[in-house]
Order: sequence, then C-alpha cells, then structure tokens
Amino acid sequence: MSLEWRRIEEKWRREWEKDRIFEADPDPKRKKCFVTFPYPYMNGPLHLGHAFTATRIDVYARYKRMRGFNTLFPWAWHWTGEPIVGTALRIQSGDEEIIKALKEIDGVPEEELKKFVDPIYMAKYYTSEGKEAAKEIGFSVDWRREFHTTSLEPAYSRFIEWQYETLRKKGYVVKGTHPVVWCPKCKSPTGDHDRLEGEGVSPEEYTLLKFQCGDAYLPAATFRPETIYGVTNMFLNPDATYVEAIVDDEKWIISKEAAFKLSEQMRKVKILREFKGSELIGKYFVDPISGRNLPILPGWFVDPKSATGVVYSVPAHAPADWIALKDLMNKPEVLRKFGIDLEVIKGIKPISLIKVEGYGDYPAIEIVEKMGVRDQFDPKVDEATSIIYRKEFHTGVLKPITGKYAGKRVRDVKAELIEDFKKMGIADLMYDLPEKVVCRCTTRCIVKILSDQWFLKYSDPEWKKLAHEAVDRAKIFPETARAYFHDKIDWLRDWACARRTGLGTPLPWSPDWIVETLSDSTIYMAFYTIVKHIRKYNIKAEQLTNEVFDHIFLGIGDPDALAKDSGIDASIIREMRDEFTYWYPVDLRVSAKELVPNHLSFFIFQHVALFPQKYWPRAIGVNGMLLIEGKKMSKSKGNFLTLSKTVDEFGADVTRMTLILGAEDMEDPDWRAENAKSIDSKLRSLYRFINEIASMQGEDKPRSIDRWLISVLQGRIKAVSEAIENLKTRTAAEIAFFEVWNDIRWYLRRVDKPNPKTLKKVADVWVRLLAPFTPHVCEEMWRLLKRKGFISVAEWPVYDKEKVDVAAEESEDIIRSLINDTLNIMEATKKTPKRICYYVAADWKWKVYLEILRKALSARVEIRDVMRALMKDQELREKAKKISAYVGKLLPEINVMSEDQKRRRVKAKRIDEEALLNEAKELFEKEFKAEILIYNEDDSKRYDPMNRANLAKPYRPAIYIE
RNA sequence: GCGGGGGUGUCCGAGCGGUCAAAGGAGGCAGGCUUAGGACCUGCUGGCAUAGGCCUGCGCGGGUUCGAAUCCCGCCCCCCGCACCA
Repeated sequence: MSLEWRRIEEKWRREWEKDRIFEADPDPKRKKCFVTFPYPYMNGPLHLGHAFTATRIDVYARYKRMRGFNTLFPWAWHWTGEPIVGTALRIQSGDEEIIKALKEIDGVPEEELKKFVDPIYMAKYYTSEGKEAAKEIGFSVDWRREFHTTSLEPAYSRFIEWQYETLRKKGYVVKGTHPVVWCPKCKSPTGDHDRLEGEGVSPEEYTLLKFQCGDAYLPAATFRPETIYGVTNMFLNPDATYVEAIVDDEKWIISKEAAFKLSEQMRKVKILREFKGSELIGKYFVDPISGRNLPILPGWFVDPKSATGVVYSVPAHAPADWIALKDLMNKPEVLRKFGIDLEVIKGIKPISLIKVEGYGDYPAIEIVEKMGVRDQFDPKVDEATSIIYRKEFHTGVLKPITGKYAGKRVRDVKAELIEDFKKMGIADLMYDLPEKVVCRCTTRCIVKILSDQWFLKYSDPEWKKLAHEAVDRAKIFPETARAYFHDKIDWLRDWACARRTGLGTPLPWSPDWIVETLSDSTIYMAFYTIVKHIRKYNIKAEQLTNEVFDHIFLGIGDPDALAKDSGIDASIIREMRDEFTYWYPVDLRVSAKELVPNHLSFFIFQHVALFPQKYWPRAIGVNGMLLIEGKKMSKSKGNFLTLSKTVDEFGADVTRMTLILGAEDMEDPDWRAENAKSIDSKLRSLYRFINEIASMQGEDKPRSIDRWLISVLQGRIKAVSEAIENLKTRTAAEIAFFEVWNDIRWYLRRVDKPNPKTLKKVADVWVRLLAPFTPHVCEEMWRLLKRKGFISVAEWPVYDKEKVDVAAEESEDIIRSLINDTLNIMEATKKTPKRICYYVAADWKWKVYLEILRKALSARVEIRDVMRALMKDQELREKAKKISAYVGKLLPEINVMSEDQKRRRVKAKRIDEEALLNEAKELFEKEFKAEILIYNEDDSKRYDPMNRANLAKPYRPAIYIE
C-alpha cells in the first residue's frame, strides 16, 4: 500500500542526509531556534506516543527553519534506571510473558532476544532500532549530537557529576530521611508496580496525641487533632494484643503491630511486656488539655493494624465513636463483663467543638441517625465518617471551647495547632498507610523511614520562587498548563535523587549511590551543544573537569589556564563555550502532560538553580497522551503500536499527518487506522492535484474570484503561522490541509475555467504550508512545481497585506449566501426553477447602508441620529419616507453584527453587485440549471411580476423564482 | 481526597457574549467517472416550511443580559497526575 510513499520518502531522506540540511552549527548572523524532545527510555522500541510528541516538535522545528531560523533539533537516549536491568533479569530467568511481549510486540528477532540477558545489549539494540525509526518518520534531527546516558557514556556521566557537585555546593542537594512504602520481607521500597494490593496508596502522616495513663502514655492516632477538645473517653480493642514499650525515652501503650512499625520509623523501641487490650478496659486516663479523668472503653472497631491501635473518642464529631458508645449503652452485659458501671457510659456527654453549617451541635449523632447506621460494624460508618470529616475540615469553624483557635476554620488552623501541641509535648507523629498494601511477595507492607537519603531540596521556598518565576517568564503551550506548573512546583517536596540499583551515574561523593533517573535528565539539553566537540576532538571524560564545565556553561575561569589543566586546547574550550551560549536557552521543549509533575518541573528547577536567567527555558509545550482506537495504549491490551511498524504500514507522511490531526493542547489524541487510511488517500489525491496544476498551461486575466483566492490564502498563511507559533499543531494542519483545499474547491466550482497562473501561485504557497507536516511528499511536489532546492529549507510563505482584498472576500460571501438563499427558497417551495431573477439594491440603499455601518463602528446607533445625518444629502432627502422605513429594518440587523464584520464591510465599501452577479451568471446557470436574469431594483425595464425588487438590500439581492 | 483537563450535532472535534444550525474531519445520502467499484471527483447531510423563514439544540438545574454553546451559581459524569517510578 505504501510502496509509493516508501520510494518517495527514502529518496528524500537520503537527499537530506547527503546535504546535511538538518545539521546546525552556530551562525551569529542568524537567529537560532533550539528545540528538544525528552529523550526516550530504551527498554523498548519507540512507539506512537513518542511519535506524537516528537512530530509536534518536528513540525515546529521545520516551520522555524523555513522562517529562516538556524534550527537545532537534537536527539538522545535515556538508559538510566532500573527497568532495563529488570527486563534483562526477567529474560534471564526465562519469564515467558516478557519474552512473548518482546517478540510479538517489539518485534525482536529470536537471536537478538537471547542477547538481551545483557541489559547494555538490550539498550543498544533499542537505541539503534529507535534511531532508524526516528529517521524513517522524517524527524529533522542533527544526529551528530546523539548520545545516551549512564556511566557507559563517560562524558555524559562526567556532566552529571558536575551538575550534582554544583548543586550540592549551592545547597540544593541535601541528606535527609524519607518515609516509603516498605516490604519487611523483601527489605525494599514497594513501588506501585510491585504491589498485589493497594495501588496508589502512599504514606500518611498521623498525629499522635499522648494521653497519660498511669506511668505510661496512650498515643492515640488521628488526622483530626483539633478534636482533642471534645474527647470523652478512649477506645481500645479488648481482643487485640497491645504492648508496653519504651519508645525513645517514654513508656507508650500501643498495639504490637504499631511497636514494630515505629521501630522502622527511626524510633528506639523496647518492648517491656505484651497483654490483651481487655486488661486496660475500665481504667482511666488524663486529658492533657482539661485535666479530666476519662474512661477507657472497649471498641471492637479499633484496628490494631492501623496506626497505634489506640483511639480517643469524640462522639460529637466522630460517627464511629458515637455509634460505639451507643453499642455499649445497648449492651449492659458487655459492660458488666468488663466491670464498667452503666452509669459511666450514661455520664458521657458529647462535647461540641466545631460549628458546621447544616448541622447542629452534634453532627456525628445527626448523621448516624440520618443514615440509619446500625452499629460499629456497619459499613456505613466509614461513609458517615468521611462526610463529616470533609464537611468539618472545609467549612467547620472552631468553637470557644478550643481557646485561641476559636472562630477559625479547621483547615486554616490545623497545621498551627499540631505545631503547638508538639511544643506542649502532647503530640507526636507516625506514618502509616491509610489502606492495606500488599507486596508481590504477599507480605503486608508498612511505612519505613529511610535515612541517609540524598535529596534535591525542592521544598526550598527560595528555589520554588525562582521556579515560579521561570514559569512566569516562559511561554507555556497551552496557556492553561501554566497553572498546572505553578501548582506542581508548590506541591513538590524534597526528591530522593539517588538509588541503589539500576544503570546510571554514581553519585560523585558517594559512589555506592546512583543518580536517580529523573534527576539526571534535567539540563542535558546543554550537553547537546558540546557533545559534537567531544566527539570531533576525541575529548576524554577525565579532561572534562568541573572547572572546564564551569567555564563552558557558566563562563567561569580562563580557557588558557583550563587548557593547561585539562589538556583540551583553549580554542576548543572557547568553541564549546561559544556553541553553548549560541544555542542556549532551550526555545521549546514538549512532552506529554504526565511529565509535568516530575520531569518538566525538574527541568525548570534545575535550570533556575544552575543557570542565569537568560538561559532559562523559553517555551514549554504539554500535550495529551495517545490513545489507540479509543483506548490507552498498552502492551497487555495488545494495542501497542511501535513507530517503525506504523511507518512501515502507512508511510511517514501519513503517520505524521494523522498524529498531528489527532489532537492539540492537553487533549488526548486518538490514533485510528481508519483515519490514517483516509489521510493516505487524501495525500494521494493532493499529489495528483498538484501534478495537474503543475502541468497546466497559459495565463488568464485575474478576475474578482482570482483575487478572492489569493486574498483568502493570505488569511490561511497567517492562521497557519500563528497556530504553529503557539504549538496549535492540529489547528495549523487542519487549515493548511483542509481549509486551503476547500478554498481551492470553491474557486474551481466558481469558475468555468481556472486561471493556471492563480492556481500555480496558490500551489506554491500551499505546498510550503504543508511541508512541516508532510515533508517528504512536499519535497516531491516542490519538484513538480519546478522549484529548486529543498522545500525543507525553502522560505515560509509570507502573509502579504497587499494581497488581501476585503471587497473580493465580501463579494464571494454575497454569491454564496445568494446560492444558499435560492436553494432554501427552492426547498421551501418545492419548485424547480426555469428562470431566476436577482435584483440588486439601489444606489441610495448602499449609501444609507454604508453610512449607518460607519456610524455603528463607534457607537450604538439610533434612528433619529441616522436620519438627521442622512437628510443632509439632497438626493436622499427626496426619498425620506422610503429611507426611514428602510433604516428601521436595517438598524437591528446592524446592531447585531460583530465589530469585525462591520469593519470589513466598511472597508469593502460599495460593492458593484450587478457586475459581480453578472460575472457569476454562468455559475448560477450551472448550479440551478435555469435562466438567470439580473437587474438593479431601480431598473424600470426589469422583469419583476411579483414586485420583489424592492426587497433588495446591500449584500442581499432580492430573488424571484419562476 | 487534592490538583489539572474535559463533557458540543450519528461519531471525532473547533468555537468560549451577537457574524452559531454551530469550522474541519469521519460516517451517511445523492450525482459524476467507470465494465465495476470499498478508488477518485462534486454536492448535500437537525426538524418543519409553496419565498430567503420558523422551531429544537451545545452534560443537568437555576441566574445575569436586549441577546448565552460562550459569563455567574449549584449539581452530575469522564480523563490524567499524586513521588523514589520511567
């Protein structure tokens, strides 16, 4: 099917390569444009998702190149991280599932697959396949700057070392601790992909409120420490195992599970004894706020696996607490078993502390009754809890009983309150998982605090401020993504930037750590500017000292001195510095929206940390995620499309155009084979059509319709250019491909014989407008049009104001709406006309019309004012009566017109409709297969049996059908 | 839950106060070309209407306005991200 495409595409790819038109070197005389694509991770082939993003970048690059920018689009490969190693291990262990996937989906041949037990081999394989695919789809890449990451590319590794040492010097890399979801059996963090249960669950920080009980504390866990003002009792699970333990320096009573968890959270835990919860039931504890003695009661809903297994009770605001109390009241025999007097329970009065709209003093009681919660084991308890919690958190206001917090909203005061409680020594904290998480190995996970971790200190407010500033200064495509960036910058916490396993660059000051994969891919665009020299001059990694990098990227130090130390020629160091300063900053970086919270934000953070403002990113584009036939692309769903297979099937241009027309902004494009087929046939007919135009001979005098076509083409040029500038690639392609074509269609429908010269002019522009999208076939058509050189570097069509002919455009609108109106009448009357008469408006109507339009431009017009002005004209004065009737009808019409429309019509001035319609007479005859008569409404000799002529208005000739 | 993006005609999508029955594409219909066509070209494609009009309509319910797909309020639904992972 795509045989013909392949021939064309291969030919032009070879030509481009031969002439090196995409290799870009600094040229101080030209404006530069530096675009980048986030290097893809090489644990598999490039797929259509990569292609979508990269095609958008390539379109932009090709456009800028045609606009005369010295444009650099480099490419590299990401090898850093664990999955490549992980996959290699799985292959080694004979994992059928992955072997099948690699064979069938990635298309890896058997004999290659065997070698994949070596992760490096695998990365190399996919890299070389990927490069082939990127070339096949026609990305305009300067391949001299290609590289891959990790210590296997020593110069790159050196670059990462420089980056991290510099960041550390600036205080942006710090040592710290970090809570992770942890499998106690595997003794490693349990990421989402390693879980049987609990996807998406992450550590939550609980506040522990410490209640004195004898010589020990009962640390009750809560998300709502403010409710301590309403505490009435404690709940322990009588059947669960608790321990008395020395935690750090205090004696705590907690569940046995909690003791283990705390021991993993950097606490010294020494268990003194174990006992059943029932032992403490009926005993009393002290509320540290009010000093009251309160009872410990049995609560079977208390889960010893959740946090500390100790729960304090706030029946006014916690449905679970209220219902548990109620359960006890209803079961005196249970109380008796624990030796608790029923009067103790009856004596417990809920204490209200939060005022919340829509509820009385005791929201928990209200909701329990409203929802008909049966008892503490009713699943509805959770729902009730969540409703009350949300409501009180967002809208609740604290009551006077809370002292200094009274009158404030819960949400606004929570953090302050926790701080205060910690200072008072009544609060502590622990991490736990809000839901059950189970590791692949079937072990239940806990939260562990890792120590000695290295972090990028993204929490640093000063750093965040710079990052926000960078976002404010950059163009963000689409604009709506700007808020997204700001939000994510605020939200980012410290990022653990080193790992123990996988491929990558060792942390220079602690080489048993490897720089984490997202953290080593933040400023590598700078490396593109010098990798060329490293290759060309065979510079060794060890020659690239920190001082050399400091000079190249930051301008620090003297090249001559550096040359002596590093052994790199001073001239080469200068060359590298020049190349960096020429290309930097990055003019555009684009990725899918999933990378905004991590990669793209890191990209911004690292740039503002390391580089001066003039080297901060200029523009960032964000796009949606590719769907295949309406579904998310995934290997397991069997709808995974690799780039090379798709290009094989449909050809590069078809693939590019289909992708680009799929979506823009943050919408998710949907790849459908049907669409690709349709684009395929359209591109073929485009080619035929251009061929036809190219072979046309002769030249006719330009008519209004020729001026029209050239004029609307100017609008198309402008629209396409603006769209690409704003990365509205779909809009741009849609206009360049379909709208221009439709314009030409109208032209052809409109004329009996097209003017070859007009069509050739249009084709010449049209092909260039399409070149960024479908470059191969456009090169081919460029030749058909007898043009020399590559269209890829031809001059982008210039919007020419001189060629815009508003009158011609408005004239065409008259013709079109006249045809529509005529058809409408034919439809309504079910008449097939033998004769159609058109009557164009009289001179005086035009005078009045334009006068009112002009007035309406500046203000809303009133009949009185208009009439007064019009009556100054002697000629009009004679028709005063007719005019006032006409104006009365006209005014509402004009007041409803858009400013733009009014301006256009004023600019178009008086249109000679009689001449216009006469010129279009053949068209009308052809369309309606009827005799066409055209008159001025004033024409006394007109044929007008129904007396319709007086209905004529400017822009709207009257119609009579026989 | 938090944050971001969305809900438009048969479908995909543009529009974001008047030019809107609503761009463009797909699908459907009709005609042309052709031995034939799922290939290509052209036109039509909400309903009603014997004169260029009217009615319904842009997730649901209210509101602002001379006028709302477009602005405001409330609600429902869908997609994406939420950290040691590329």
